[in-house]
Order: sequence, then C-alpha cells, then structure tokens
Amino acid sequence: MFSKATEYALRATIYLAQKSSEAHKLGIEEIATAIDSPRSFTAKILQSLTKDNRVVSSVRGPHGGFYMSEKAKKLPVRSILLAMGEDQILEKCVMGLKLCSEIEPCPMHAQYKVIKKQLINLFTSKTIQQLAAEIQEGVVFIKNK
Amino acid sequence: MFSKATEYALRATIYLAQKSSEAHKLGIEEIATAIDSPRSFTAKILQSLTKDNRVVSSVRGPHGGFYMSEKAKKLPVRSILLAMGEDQILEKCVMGLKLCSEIEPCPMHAQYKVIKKQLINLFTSKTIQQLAAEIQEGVVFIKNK
DNA sequence: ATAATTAAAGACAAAGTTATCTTTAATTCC
DNA sequence: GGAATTAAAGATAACTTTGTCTTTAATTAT
Ligand code: FES
Ligand code: FES
Repeated sequence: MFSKATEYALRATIYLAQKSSEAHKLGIEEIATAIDSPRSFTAKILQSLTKDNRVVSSVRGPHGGFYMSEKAKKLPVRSILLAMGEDQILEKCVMGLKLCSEIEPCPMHAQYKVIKKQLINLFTSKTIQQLAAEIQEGVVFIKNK
Repeated sequence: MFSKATEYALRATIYLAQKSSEAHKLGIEEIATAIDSPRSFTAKILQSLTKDNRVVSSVRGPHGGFYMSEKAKKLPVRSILLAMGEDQILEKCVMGLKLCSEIEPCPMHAQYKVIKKQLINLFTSKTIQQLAAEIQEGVVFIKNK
C-alpha cells in the first residue's frame, strides 16, 4: 500500500510520540533499532519530516536527536502521509483512473468508496499519540520479534 | 495502492471481458486506446497474463489478438492481482511489519483489520465479468474522458 | 510460396525507490 | 578555544518500475 519510506515514517513517528519529548530526544541509532529499519535511510526520512511540515523536530550535538512536540503528537496520522507526499493514495482510484469520483466512476468504485471512506477516516481520526499509547500498554508492536 | 502495471492489468482484463471472446479477439492498439494506457507496456503486461496463470489468451497473425475465455471471465478480480504478483498488498501490514496478525499487531491493526477484510472480500467476491457488465450498462467507465 | 498481420521476446533506457557512506555544520562539554 | 557528539547535506549506487523500440515467430489470406 505505502512505500517503504512511508512505512518507516509511520513507525518512527509513533515511536517518537511514545518515547521522546523536548526534554528527551532520541538518536537515530535508537530509533532505527526500535522500529527495525535501515539507519541512514531512516535518518533521511526523519530529516525530511523536520522540513516544510513540522511533524518532527531535531537538534544537533550532544544530547541532541529527534523528538516530537506535544502539539505534533496530536496530529492525525494522515499528516505523516501528507508530509511524505503519499496522501493521494487514500483518494485515488483503485483501478488507476485519473479521478475517483461519482461523475466517472470505475467498475469498482461503488463498492470501493465505502472502504475508501473508512480508510480516510482511520488516518484522519486517529492521532499519532493515540496509536503510540497502545504500545505503552504492551498490546501492540512497532516491529516483529 | 497498486502499481501502474496492475492498474493497467485490471482495466485491460475488464475491457477484454466486456468486448472480447474466442470468436472476437482484440488487438493491443484497441485495448491500449480503450483503457488509455501505454501501448507497448500494456502488451508486456497482457503477455505476462497469458503465461503461468491462464487469465488472458492470445493468438498471433491476422484476426489474432487478445481475448478471455468464458471461464476466465468468471475468475475473481483477485486472480489478476495474483497473476501480477501483487496479491500480498491485500494481506500485508499497513505499517510495514513483516507479518500482519493478531499475535503481534501494529498500532493500526485493530482498526485496519476490518477494512482489510472488506478489501479482500471486494477482490474475492466480484468476478471480472461482473465488473465488465456495468460498463456495458454505461454507468461506469474504464478511462476518463 | 509469399506477403501481410499480429503477438512474443528481447534489448534498452529513463525515472523512481531504497539504501549507504562521507563530509559538513551545529551544539555541548571540558 | 578544542574535542566530542549528533543531525544535515550531499554524493553515489543498486535495484525496481515504467516505458519504448526492434527483431522474431506464428498465423492467415492471396
Ligand atoms: S473511480 Fe475508481 S475507485 Fe473511484
Ligand atoms: S499488523 Fe499492521 S495491519 Fe495488521
């Protein structure tokens, strides 16, 4: 569904929301290990998330690292997709028509639109923080054993 | 969600199911124009669909072309995904965990699993022919105007 | 047989994705 | 100020995806 980059972005931000704060920043080594992702590639991704879209913050130097502000933690998960430039996946036609709409629907549209609505709702209604909270409870995981 | 190749495969097979038969084969030119896809690339894709998985048939020479048998038209849409090697998209974890399961669920699993079930059901229960029938009725489209 | 038609097969190329590694810059600690 | 630490920036490379073009092979019509 999503690119590797976006999968890592989702896992990394949820991990950051759970473990980091302005007072406690995390190094790329810890993050990549925690979410089982390639270190340098993950660094690039987090770097890009600190840019235009303000979802992740960072500072260099000793005791520096990546973290999320309390405000950023309350963003919907969809803001990660937006920042990664993959938000259109939720909106696009499942058969690849240029436009997904009721005006010129593809043969799968009628059935797909209700699924699409739920997908959009899932990514819009849940905040990064809400998903992170469940890891704390130990009921869900951010990597396989 | 799917690759361009799979999108073209879905559109092409639905078009073939609607317009072709063993007695009336379609040339690659007509197919690519009808579904608004790159001609040579689409040829490659159809070629691959005539291989291992028997979803599309073809014959060379005058009055040759691509077609689908009545049996193939009754295959579930999912068989296209299978033939294109993208079936795992329906099964995989939305956050990229190696395994999507109740045993080690990711933070989105609980909400996503119900959507996933509907997605799988959509591709499993609808046949290629059923989707093609709606184009005939003029209520849905296989390309944009 | 020969020519025409059509898909199959293969070589190739441009672009995008997924990574890695090195150098630079910012920050802190001493 | 100098050394250590950490992310930023940049170069590079392997691989995949998307696409084109040319040659070959099969089939049909004359
Ligand atoms: S038009 Fe294809 S899913 Fe909406
Ligand atoms: S484990 Fe992530 S969607 Fe099921």
